[in-house]
Amino acid sequence: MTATVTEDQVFAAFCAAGLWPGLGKRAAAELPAAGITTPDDVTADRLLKLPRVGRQRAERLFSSFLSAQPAYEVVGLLVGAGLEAKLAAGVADALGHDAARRLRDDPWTLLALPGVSLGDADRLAIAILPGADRQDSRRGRAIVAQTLRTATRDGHTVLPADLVVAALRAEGITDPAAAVVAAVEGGEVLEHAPPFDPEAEDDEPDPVDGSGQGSLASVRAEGGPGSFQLSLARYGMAEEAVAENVQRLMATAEPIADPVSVRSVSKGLDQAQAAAVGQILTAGVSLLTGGPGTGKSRTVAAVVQLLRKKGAEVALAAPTGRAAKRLEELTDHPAVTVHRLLGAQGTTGGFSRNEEWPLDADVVVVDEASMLDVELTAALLEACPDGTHLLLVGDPAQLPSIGPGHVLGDLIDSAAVPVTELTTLYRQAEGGAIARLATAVRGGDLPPVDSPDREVVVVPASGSGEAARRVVQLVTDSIPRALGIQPSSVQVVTPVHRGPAGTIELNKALKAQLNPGDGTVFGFDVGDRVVATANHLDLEPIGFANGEVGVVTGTGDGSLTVDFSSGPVTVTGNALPDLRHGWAITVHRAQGSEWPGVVVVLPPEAGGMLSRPLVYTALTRAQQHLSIVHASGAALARAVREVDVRPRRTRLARLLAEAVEEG
DNA sequence: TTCTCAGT
Repeated sequence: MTATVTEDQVFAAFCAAGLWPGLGKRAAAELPAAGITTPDDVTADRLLKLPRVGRQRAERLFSSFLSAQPAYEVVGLLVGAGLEAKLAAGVADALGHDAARRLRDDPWTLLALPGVSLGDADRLAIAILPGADRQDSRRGRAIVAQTLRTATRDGHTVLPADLVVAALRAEGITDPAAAVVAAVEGGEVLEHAPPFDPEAEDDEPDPVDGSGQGSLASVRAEGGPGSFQLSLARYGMAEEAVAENVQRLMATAEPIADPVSVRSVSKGLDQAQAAAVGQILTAGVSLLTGGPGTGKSRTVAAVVQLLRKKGAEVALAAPTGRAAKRLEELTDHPAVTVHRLLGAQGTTGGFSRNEEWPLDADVVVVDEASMLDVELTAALLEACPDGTHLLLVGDPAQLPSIGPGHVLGDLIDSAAVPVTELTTLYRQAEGGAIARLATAVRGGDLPPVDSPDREVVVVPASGSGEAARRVVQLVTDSIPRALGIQPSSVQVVTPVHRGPAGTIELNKALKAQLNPGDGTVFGFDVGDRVVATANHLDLEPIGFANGEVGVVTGTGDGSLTVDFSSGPVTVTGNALPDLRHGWAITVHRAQGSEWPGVVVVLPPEAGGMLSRPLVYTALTRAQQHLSIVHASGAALARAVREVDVRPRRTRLARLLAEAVEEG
């Protein structure tokens, strides 16, 4: 390892890493020629010597250099430790102005950044703190937080303390209990007492007296079933906020409409749907669940209609732009993303609507609520003033939220709020093979497919290469020929992007057959199917939402015309990079959309991520025909059979149930 | 291994 690093090296690394705002790569390379190789050389006069730099730009570059000082200091530390200067941008973002000081105080805070390994943090520590020790309590504390952060990626909001202890031991920490206590005292991590178990021999729970001694003892004892749980403070607090605020809304709600007016809008609804309407208008928080085609949206439309008639203020929202757009179309009432509703502030993560400036709706309806993570739900609930009625609509059998938490499932499990489950299928023929298979999978069964009319076809494949060839064959030949469903009405859905049966390769193969061309305009040709990968709801005349699938119908000067199902959109400028080829899309992105024909690919490399919700979500995208290209072997049946192959560890259901008992 | 959302 290099013991000393010169100022020139730090400066060069800083410039090359793109940390100087406004300084391009080209200009960065020209700095030495202008006599600028250290920070002291940076003056407006010298910057003026750069090609294509005038007085005004020179002054601006000078002041932006000064404002980048925090990042510069961090680069010095990183480069000195042999780490990549590029990390500095993230460090400055995460740790703020005094990032360098904070790293000097505790080099292991580096571990909080994405893509940083414990080895990287250790290297920084050795460079900064001569004689740094693996047993340093700051190191242990960072590993505790890191362990919890990693679990977060699988959706967990808490971990049993003994799992964290095991992770600490695996990193060579000799006193894991001390590390846990240090993490808790640092405020980044919370400890939660084990659930009270009336059958336990010892009715006295461990004393938690703020000294940390109770938990320390339990950690030393290494858990067992009654072990303490640990959470990152942000998620632990978010779950508590959800539980408290659900209880608050339940306690403060007053009925909005009388039974007579409920009946007046319930004409086209079945009994369960009408009951749901009544419940929404009575309870502070209520849930409406059910699979695709059971009439959730119809019910919401009826509620909106009734509330509008009564002059009540209704706010409609959904976790994704596309779901919001669809909700708006179905109800004929404005709908926005939950983030928009709450006035999200950007990367800082704050919301302008909160307790101080709450929403002013009488009723808030959130569709696709299975996609709500704990933090967003907490923010939503906190922004609902006393007396607001909140309705969450969703299907707990579909994919869970990307962010941590299991909000919809926990709300259902807790029995803390009324739930109406719609079960009668209206969209598909009830006896149809797709509906039968979907219902079976929802219940954890994978029966052999019996579909002589070929509504469902299973195509076995021995590997992902063969699977990919089968997909192309199905879309371009078999499905149109045997079933009369044109390729334009067929959507390919796969769990992954990468690999021979991922979206990238499948799209290449499908384009070659369906719309060959060089992609001369921004990588696309007229006739290409595209999918949006971000929201651009402000484009003319209507904009598009992430996940929408459309077809390129024309190209202009710096623009593409794309026909989405909601209408043609002229796509220009910064919206162009947010389009990709869309013949094949991921299951995640397909959530919330349906097509006449769907080809689901299950390649072997997706075996680890297969789960009942993923399979269920994939196959319920099909309206008339479903082909399943099956190359994942026994993993499929296992994924469907087990309640959840990868259950999320959360605390919300218990918190809600406790809140109800106490209230 | 999936990748929602937001502003400048």
